[in-house]
Amino acid sequence: MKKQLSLSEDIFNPDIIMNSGQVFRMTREEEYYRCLSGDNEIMFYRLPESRESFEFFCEDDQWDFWWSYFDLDTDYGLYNRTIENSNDAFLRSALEYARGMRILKQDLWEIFVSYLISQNNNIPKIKKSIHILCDRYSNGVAFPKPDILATIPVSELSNGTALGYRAEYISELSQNVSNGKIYLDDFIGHSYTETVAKLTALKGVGPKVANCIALYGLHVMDSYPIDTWMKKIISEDYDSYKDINSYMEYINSTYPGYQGYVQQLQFYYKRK
DNA sequence: TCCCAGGCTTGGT
DNA sequence: ACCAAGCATGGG
Repeated sequence: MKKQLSLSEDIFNPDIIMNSGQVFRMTREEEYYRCLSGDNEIMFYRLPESRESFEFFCEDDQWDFWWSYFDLDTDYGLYNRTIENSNDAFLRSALEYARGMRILKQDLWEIFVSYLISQNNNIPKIKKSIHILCDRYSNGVAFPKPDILATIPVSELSNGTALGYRAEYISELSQNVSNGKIYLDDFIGHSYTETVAKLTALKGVGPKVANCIALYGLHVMDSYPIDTWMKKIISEDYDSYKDINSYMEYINSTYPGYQGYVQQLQFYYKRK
């Protein structure tokens, strides 16, 4: 099917989103963007005569997924107005640099595995590992299912995938999901605190990865992943806060319900 | 060679 | 509750 949408640059900039580190299977070739997530695939491009009109192409029964994926029910313009009027100079600069950012709601299983891979790793290598997994254990388009990954010996899973010690975590989670000990749906619909608590109970999932799964897979928007870059930001650009707790009090009280969006803007801006 | 990368687990205080 | 070491891998 084909869908045309009008999305202003204030609220949708695919080049920004694609390179923001939240998504590992979004690519661009010439004017065409392509997203893969779970079993789903979509292509889109910006109409040449307009900066705001996009045409999307996907299977009929996948449109609902993609609508949700791009979080099109949420008005990011409202967040942007608040940030523009704030007295946070770093964040205002980040918004100017990252205008059109969104928080994607991606396939939950793919997000679990992708962010298990992400720990103590870098983005090009994460993409590479994911690409190999999709090629080797699926058709290269769909993300490999837990049932499949559960059958792969860890030695094979870690061989040639650059997964390293993370293969153990992926294997264990795949087995638990496959044999029904863990239901992914059980992670849906909880508060931020409960969600992170449930996630960090899993082997290989610490606070950072839990916040990423919560934000990008479950769309818990008050998540705020803190990695090495965010620590750098807090120490260098928010040095008036005496510690990380007082900084988080500021974030949580000033940007309630969209902390994850604020974090994404900061992260992208710092890495420029 | 050492350091870093969207960190976590484990075992010591 | 806090801290350091160890953990695979690849790039700079």
